[in-house]
Amino acid sequence: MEVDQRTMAATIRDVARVAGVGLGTVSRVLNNSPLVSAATRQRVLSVIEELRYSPSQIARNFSLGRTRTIAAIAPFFTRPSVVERLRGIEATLASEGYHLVVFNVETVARRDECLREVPRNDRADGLLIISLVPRPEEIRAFSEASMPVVLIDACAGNLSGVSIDDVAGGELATNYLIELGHRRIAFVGDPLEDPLTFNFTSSYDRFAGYQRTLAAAGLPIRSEYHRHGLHGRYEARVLTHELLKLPDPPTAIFAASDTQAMGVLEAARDLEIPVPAALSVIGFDDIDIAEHLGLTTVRQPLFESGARAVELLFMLLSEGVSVPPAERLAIDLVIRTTTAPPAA
Amino acid sequence: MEVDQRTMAATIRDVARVAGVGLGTVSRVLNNSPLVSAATRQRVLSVIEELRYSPSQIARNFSLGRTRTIAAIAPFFTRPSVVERLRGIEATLASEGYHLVVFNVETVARRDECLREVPRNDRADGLLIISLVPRPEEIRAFSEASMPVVLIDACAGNLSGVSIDDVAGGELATNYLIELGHRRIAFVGDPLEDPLTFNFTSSYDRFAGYQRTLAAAGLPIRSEYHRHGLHGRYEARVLTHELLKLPDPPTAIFAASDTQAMGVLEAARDLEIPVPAALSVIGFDDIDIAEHLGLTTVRQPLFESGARAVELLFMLLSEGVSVPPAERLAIDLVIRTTTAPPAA
DNA sequence: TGCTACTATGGAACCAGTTCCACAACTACG
DNA sequence: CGTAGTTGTGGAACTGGTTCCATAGTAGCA
Repeated sequence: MEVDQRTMAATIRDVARVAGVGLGTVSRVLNNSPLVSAATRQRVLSVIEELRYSPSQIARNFSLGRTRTIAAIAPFFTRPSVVERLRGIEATLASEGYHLVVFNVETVARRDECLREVPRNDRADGLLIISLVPRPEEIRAFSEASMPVVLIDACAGNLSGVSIDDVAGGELATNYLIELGHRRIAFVGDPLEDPLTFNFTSSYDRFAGYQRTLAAAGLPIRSEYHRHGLHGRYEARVLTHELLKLPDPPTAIFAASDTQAMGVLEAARDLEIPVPAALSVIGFDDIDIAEHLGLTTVRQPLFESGARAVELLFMLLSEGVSVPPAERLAIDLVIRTTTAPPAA
Repeated sequence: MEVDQRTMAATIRDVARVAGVGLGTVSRVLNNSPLVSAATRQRVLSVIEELRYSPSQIARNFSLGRTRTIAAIAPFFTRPSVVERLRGIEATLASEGYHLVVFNVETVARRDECLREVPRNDRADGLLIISLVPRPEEIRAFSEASMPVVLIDACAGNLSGVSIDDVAGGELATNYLIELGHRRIAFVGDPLEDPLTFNFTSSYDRFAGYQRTLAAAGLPIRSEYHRHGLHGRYEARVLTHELLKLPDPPTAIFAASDTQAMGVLEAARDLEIPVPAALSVIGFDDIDIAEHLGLTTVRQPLFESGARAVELLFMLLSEGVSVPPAERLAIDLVIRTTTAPPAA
């Protein structure tokens, strides 16, 4: 039986036969085992070259029960903040020779499908979940499938995770506006309800920090200043129109994300309200274009969150290492040109 | 030998034994073969339920020699245009139950590594390459590894691909500026040299369209109006500073991408040159924020390019279908507020 | 009744690696 | 010189699916 080089790829058995050695020896050469003599190794390597042999990764995965692949579930992976996190993930995985499989989630049905199916498939060694809070039964399924999971921008149960203190972020932003002298401060963020759907929590927490800070400063909590809508420039723009047309409009607006802050800026432009002279705007995330826009914002380390999550996941994968707890990354205020003291 | 349900996942053999049927029958049930009686199917399904059996995808991949996974190689996948293409890819793959493995390329070394290694791994059934032009020897390696490949935003050899006519895009933009009455039109784009590194070509082609249009209109080609630098806001900003400080500065600038157009806008802002009153700016791509910025630009279908490329790849995968040729998608001009007739 | 055709089923062989046990050859040492 | 230890090697068994061939059972029909 000959090897038909044109139609069939060579296997490890072909290499063994041609080189006149055993299967195990070829495997040892491939895996850099020291238990091969220099002469044998050389012979095997030259046959590998000759046959243009390349080991089947898929057979290897099967045999080892590992895939050297990590799955990432991300909602709306076009959002700049998510992209930057993914970039951190990819960079860190690539440096370890791991592959990244991405699942983009844009509907609740797909959220549920991904969280159900991905851990069950044994096509990834570990799972990263961005900005989604798994439900208790989903967390149970992770451990039943013994799938290591690290959350990014979320906390749930005692899962490992990388996040920031969103409440503190809300406080930081609101405090800065108060320090500038603002008293009428509004908030534009994601919907408060439906913790049962996407389960975003960061906007909710930033809102909590905002309210807490107002209360601590003795400022009134005015519900007409609180606007919640789907995450997006357009929605934030509409909500801001409502705010700016109030009888007693706010002098400053805290948007729960830079994307929403852009909508706020658009509304101000629509109504010819100068920023920051007549309206201060502060965002959250410090995405790339925030700088172009001169947007004052709360910076959070996006790339680093992805990179660190991968490190935590690797710790989970290398058994023996104690389970890393949820971590919090630092945030800070980036002051640019959309904030100023209120007009006298 | 019993099944230890706590430590070992059930296999198809466990299911067969407990249900008192043969291996093949379980496999047929799993694959919805009609060759199973209703009673048997029911019994097998209830045992699957009972044992919480879930087929090993990795063993399945191995057995079938297919992975239902597509690899995508993308340079700088944080660029909004690339993200949008990836979104089109992911959406189309997900609708067919395929997975997406992403390789982000930010250096020439990694470009070469990815184009060499990814097709050789049999961990993906097909390969999508975004905005990179494979070299002849790389194309040869694809066919030797019999890895189906579809290019996006690139052309090479007789590989299938989805792209636009960048020369025509450059003409479209430049013509519009000329129609507005501009005579001094500058260009800011990517470096012209190093076709041997990343092999980006779109900026080059848009530049060619720009030059051709100027010539056709009888306008002088002034090399001091041509600036090339690394793709990025900051670099474009620096180049634009140079342009605007020329003794005879341009009244309009064509940027090879929206990202670079943002740098142009920043430079105008730095120098307090009003846009579009004293300077018209036109970009390329129509990325999401172009609308926020009011940027006039040449729109290309980014999401659709990814979606269509996946369709072509599926055609390549289903043998028997004739090889789809390279396709061109339509482009059009989106007029917003950064362009106007030149000041009298 | 016997023959054919079709359905339902069981299970060996196969995919291409890794692992591990057995064993040969050689060295070290009392 | 025998024994123990070390090094290098071969190959069976194993991973968990799919595929396909053999065969039993049964219905259809002359």
